[in-house]
Amino acid sequence: MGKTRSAPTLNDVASHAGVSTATVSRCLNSPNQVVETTRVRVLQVIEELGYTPNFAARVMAAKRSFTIGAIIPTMDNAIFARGLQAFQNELRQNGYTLLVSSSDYKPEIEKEQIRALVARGADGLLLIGHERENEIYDYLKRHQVPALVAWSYLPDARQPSVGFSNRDAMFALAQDVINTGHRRIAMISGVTAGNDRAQRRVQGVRDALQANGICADDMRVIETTYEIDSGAHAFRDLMSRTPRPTAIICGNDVLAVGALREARRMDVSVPDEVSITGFDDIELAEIASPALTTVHVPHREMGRKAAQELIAMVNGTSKGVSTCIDTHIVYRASLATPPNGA
Amino acid sequence: MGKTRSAPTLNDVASHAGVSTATVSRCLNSPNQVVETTRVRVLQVIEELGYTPNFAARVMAAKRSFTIGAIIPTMDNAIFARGLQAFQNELRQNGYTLLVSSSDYKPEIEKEQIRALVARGADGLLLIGHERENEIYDYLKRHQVPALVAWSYLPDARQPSVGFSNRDAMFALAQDVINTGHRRIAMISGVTAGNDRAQRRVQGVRDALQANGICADDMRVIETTYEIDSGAHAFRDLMSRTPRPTAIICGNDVLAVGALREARRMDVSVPDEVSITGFDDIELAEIASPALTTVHVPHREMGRKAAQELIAMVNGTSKGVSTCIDTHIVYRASLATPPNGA
DNA sequence: TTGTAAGCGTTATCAT
DNA sequence: ATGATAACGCTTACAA
Repeated sequence: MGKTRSAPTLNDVASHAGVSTATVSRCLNSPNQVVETTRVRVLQVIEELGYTPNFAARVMAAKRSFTIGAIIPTMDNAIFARGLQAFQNELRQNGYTLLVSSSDYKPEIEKEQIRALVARGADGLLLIGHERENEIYDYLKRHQVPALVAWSYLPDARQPSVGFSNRDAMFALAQDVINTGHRRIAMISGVTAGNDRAQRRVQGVRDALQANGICADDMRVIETTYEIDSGAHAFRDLMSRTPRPTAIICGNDVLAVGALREARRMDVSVPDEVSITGFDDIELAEIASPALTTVHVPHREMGRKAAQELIAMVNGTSKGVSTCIDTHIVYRASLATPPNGA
Repeated sequence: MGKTRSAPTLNDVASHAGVSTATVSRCLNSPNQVVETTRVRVLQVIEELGYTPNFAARVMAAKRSFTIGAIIPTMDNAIFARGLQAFQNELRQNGYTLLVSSSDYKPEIEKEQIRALVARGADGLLLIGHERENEIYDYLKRHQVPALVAWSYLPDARQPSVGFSNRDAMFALAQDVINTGHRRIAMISGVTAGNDRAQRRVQGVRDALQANGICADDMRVIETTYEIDSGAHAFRDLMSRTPRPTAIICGNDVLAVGALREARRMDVSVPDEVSITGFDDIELAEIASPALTTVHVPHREMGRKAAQELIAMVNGTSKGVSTCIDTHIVYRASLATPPNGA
């Protein structure tokens, strides 16, 4: 008995309201083109039937989805969370929906996700960092999907970006570390392969050493994944050498917190025996003890501006303008003068 | 000159390969139904043209998208990150793509996101917690989109769930706090309105007090948003009363870490003057100092099992079976016996 | 094994 | 202001 009622379509609404499908469509998309009386009636039927448009059909017909996709390396820590939240808020206010997926820092997965999002009709994409196969950019171009890069600012890259100069930010931090008196500086970096942000952060440190007459080639750099455990492991490794570094600059706060944890376990005092710095200034940085000296990245501002620019690109209002966001250093307890005699 | 080359379609592939669109489609979806020689040729053309199927069209025709949607309350902290990552990994291995969106703990936004995901053809949905308008469940039923609830286990709820008993987990923790000697216990809870997990955690504490002959009505409970700052603020509030509580049970690790931070600022020693506990056991819990005694939730296991169950539901293999995941308590430095004379 | 053709639920172009 | 109707790109009976 009672036949299974399945999702109503535009057609159902049209017949119930005694109008054509075109009229119903107009009620939804350009309400002012339809006279009040019929509009009210149609809207009522829509309500009664609990109708919601089928996006697949809509996308196919309109070639527009009001959906933006973002592919981030990981959701596993807070690095991208805050910026993305701001990005989403701004999109929402402009009638766009954000769909996120994460690549686990793996280029092949990222490629797959990009295709998935484009195939699902994303009007535009937010990508993290510049470095990826040209094939991907060709694909996006062919499909005419604008893409904006964030978390990195490179003025003359192929894609427009809203971000900051990873190299300059790290240079400034390293300069401060040097000014504090450190000479034996080591670094725990994220994996640099395929990650221009990580590469440039290392470069920033190198350049600062060079600029201060310290031989950058001597600097020990350990590359590892952006995880607390990895940071911890790298710290132990670094501290088992002689002479020990007096300061360890970490590629981000997660690594730095891992280093801090290991220091506690090894009973190495921070910052008395060794200074540690981070990058990003996520909540972890303030919570850690000692709290981390780190580079503050205005994530929310970056997210908001990225959304605005990407929307403009999708609208055709902008061809893609790059914006550089300022970062600054936050001084906390983890950085201090090196131990005497170091 | 040179005409603008836009994305190739099935049709383009078909004509270049000298076959019908049906054959091309079969090459992609059921390769064994087409003879090797033609398959190779078709695949080659696909490669040459850089063809990728249009999902909107595919979804419309096949009524299947191999996409799963998840709506989580927030990406702003790591609470949902780990479980979601495991969820996504499992989905990927089974050929599904995960699309995530976040509701910022707002029911209206969540409703909107659910509709967005369903409209985009999601085959199934992962939802956090049970409590939401019935209208939403009706909507999902009407659209025949299976939904699984996670982060909460309620055997006789309308929706199947893969999660844990928030009430029992918190009961056990509260019992431990009491066993440690505490009697003046206060609580910092997340907002309970519309959040069954928060509600049940409070209930767990109440029940434990009752079970030990302590009047639960006297317990001070502050409800606030799940943010570090909120936890800090609530802590200050709680500690400004006389007599002060000797233990503060927090609704999750984020709140507890906020409390810890404020304790440091107020120069209140934890756990000497007051004990603090968390819930979730995210990385923050171990990093905090003192490290948090908290309820460990096996997020990865939950994510993995949720993915398996949801896939089964989408396949029609399962009508939705609920699973209860075991939690356990992790003892760290933030919980100790109450101060003498308390 | 392969081709033909009828949808799938919209939007958009023309008419009216 | 409204109605027909042709796309949109793909899947899938059904035929051959």
